[in-house]
Parts: sequence; structure tokens; C-alpha cells
Amino acid sequence: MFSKACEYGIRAAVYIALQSLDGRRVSVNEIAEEIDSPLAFTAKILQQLSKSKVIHSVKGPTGGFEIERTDMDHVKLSKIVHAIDGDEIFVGCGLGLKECNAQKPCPLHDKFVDIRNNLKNMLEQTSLYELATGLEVGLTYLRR
Amino acid sequence: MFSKACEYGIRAAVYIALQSLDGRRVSVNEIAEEIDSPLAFTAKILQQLSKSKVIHSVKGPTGGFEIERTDMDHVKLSKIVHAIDGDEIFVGCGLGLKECNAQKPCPLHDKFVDIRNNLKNMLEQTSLYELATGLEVGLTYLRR
DNA sequence: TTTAATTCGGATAAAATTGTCCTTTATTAT
DNA sequence: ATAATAAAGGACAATTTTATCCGAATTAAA
Ligand code: FES
Ligand code: FES
Repeated sequence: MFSKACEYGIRAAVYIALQSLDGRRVSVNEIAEEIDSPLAFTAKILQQLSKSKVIHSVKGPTGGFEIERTDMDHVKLSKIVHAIDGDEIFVGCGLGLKECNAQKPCPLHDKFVDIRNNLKNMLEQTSLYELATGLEVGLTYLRR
Repeated sequence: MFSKACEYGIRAAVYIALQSLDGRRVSVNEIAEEIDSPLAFTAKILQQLSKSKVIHSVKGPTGGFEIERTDMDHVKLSKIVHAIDGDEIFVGCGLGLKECNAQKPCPLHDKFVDIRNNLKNMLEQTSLYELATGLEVGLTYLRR
């Protein structure tokens, strides 16, 4: 569904959000440890998320990654997926035709667009804050 | 969503089904041409589909690929996806945890499982015959 | 029985994704 | 100022996916 990079990116962003709720800024080392992801690869992904304004980074001692409390609400999963995987999942044809086109649809078009739109809506409606709070209460997990 | 191999596999199977409705057996060359896919790679995928009984192959002159009329109804897309991409898409965690587990769910679990199940149901309910008939009537396309 | 058409299967190559390493840059604390 | 800490960025390596090539096996037709 999503690339590995995107999966790590979402898990990392949720973890950063959770810690930011406590006013804690976190390092790549801690993030990779907590979400059980490859350190250097995770660092690359965090750079992307930083550039696309999903998270905020601070260099130097006491530096690290954080997310403003107000941003947590309006940063939706769709923004992260878009930043890392692009828009294929939001607009692409399920059978791989060059573009999804209702005027010249593939055999799966109607059924696929339904599901694709459900996914799109879910991603556009789910905020980092929402996901982080489940974690905070101890109901959900970022590793296993 | 699906791998390239899987996309080609579905398109190929639908095309084979369509031609089989006319009693025509088709070659890899014709299939790759009609669904606009790389010839040799498509041949590999057809081998897989043949082994997993999605399609039937006949060697030698006048040989090629075909699907029995009765099979078209009960071969569902889920079988093709399973044969080529495995079961990750049916049971995997949306955030890449080693396994999806309702007892220890990732933050996206509830919302993701909904969509994953919609997709699963759609694939399990959609037969090759159903997709081929849309093509037959000229309402849908396998290339563009 | 020979030839030709076709799938099958193995080896290999190219491209994309995933992952690592090391140097540079910014910033804080001593 | 200097040293230490952390992200940024570039080069490179490993793995997986996508794709190609070629010879072997099968079978129908000439
Ligand atoms: S054309 Fe294939 S999903 Fe729309
Ligand atoms: S645990 Fe992540 S989708 Fe179920």
C-alpha cells in the first residue's frame, strides 16, 4: 500500500507528535529506536518531512525534531503520504494504466475509485494529533 | 497499491477471458501487444498464473492461453493478486508493523482495517467474467 | 519425420527502493 | 573561542522489483 519510507515517515511523525505534546524534542536516534526503523534511512525521511513542513527540525545540542501543537491538528496523513510517495495512490489507475480516466476507464475503474476515495478521505481526515493521543493513552503501538 | 507484475497479470487475465469468450486462444505476443506490457516480463507472469490455475496454457503451434468459460465466473481478482503479490495487501499492517494485530494495534489500525477489508471484499467478489464483459461491450479499456 | 510455433525455465541485466557511511553545517554549552 | 551535539547532505552499497535474453521442451502441421 505505502512504501517502507512512507510507513517509517508516518510512524516517526506520530512519535514526534506524541513527544511534542510533552514539550520534548526528539533526536533521530531516539525516533529510530522507538519506532524500530533503520537509523540512517529514517534520518533521510525526516529530512524530507522537515522540508515539506510536516515536522520542524532544530540543529545543534538540545536540537531534534518537534511539531507545534497547532500543527498537529491540521497536518493530516495525506500530507505525509503525498510528501513521500507522491500522488499515485490518490489518483492512479488500479490496473496501472497511464492515468485513471473516467472517460476511458479500465475494467476495474468504478470499483477501484470507490476504494481509492475511501482511502483518500481517511488520509485527509486523520490528523497526527488524533493518532498521537491513542498512543498517549497506551491503546496503540508503534513497534512490536 | 498492486505491483506492476500484478497489474499486468490482471490486465492479461481479463484479456484472455475476453478472447476465450469468442473461443480464441491467445499468444503472449498478442497479449503483451493488447495490454501494452513488456513482452518477456508478461510471459513470466503468465507462467505464474498458469501454475496457480488462474489461466490454462497450451504449448506448440495453435497453442497459447485460455480460460474455461466456467472458470471465468469463479476465478476472482483476489486469486490473481494472491498468486502474484501474496497476502500482504489482505492482512498486512498499514504502518508496516510485522503483523496487523487487533490486540496490539498501530495508531491507524481501526481506520486502515476498514479500507483493507473493503478492498479485500471487492477483490473477492469481482470475477474475470464480470470484467471481461465490460470490455466486450466496449465500455472499458486495457490500454491507452 | 521434419519444421515451425509456442510455452517453460534459467540466467542475467537494469532500475528502483531500501539502507549505510561519512563529511559539512548549525548551534549550544563550556 | 572551543568543544560537543545534532541535523543536512552527498556518495555509495545492498536488496528487491522490473525487465530482457536465450535455449529447452512440447506439439501441431506440412
Ligand atoms: S482507469 Fe483504472 S482505475 Fe480509473
Ligand atoms: S496493526 Fe496496523 S493496521 Fe492493524
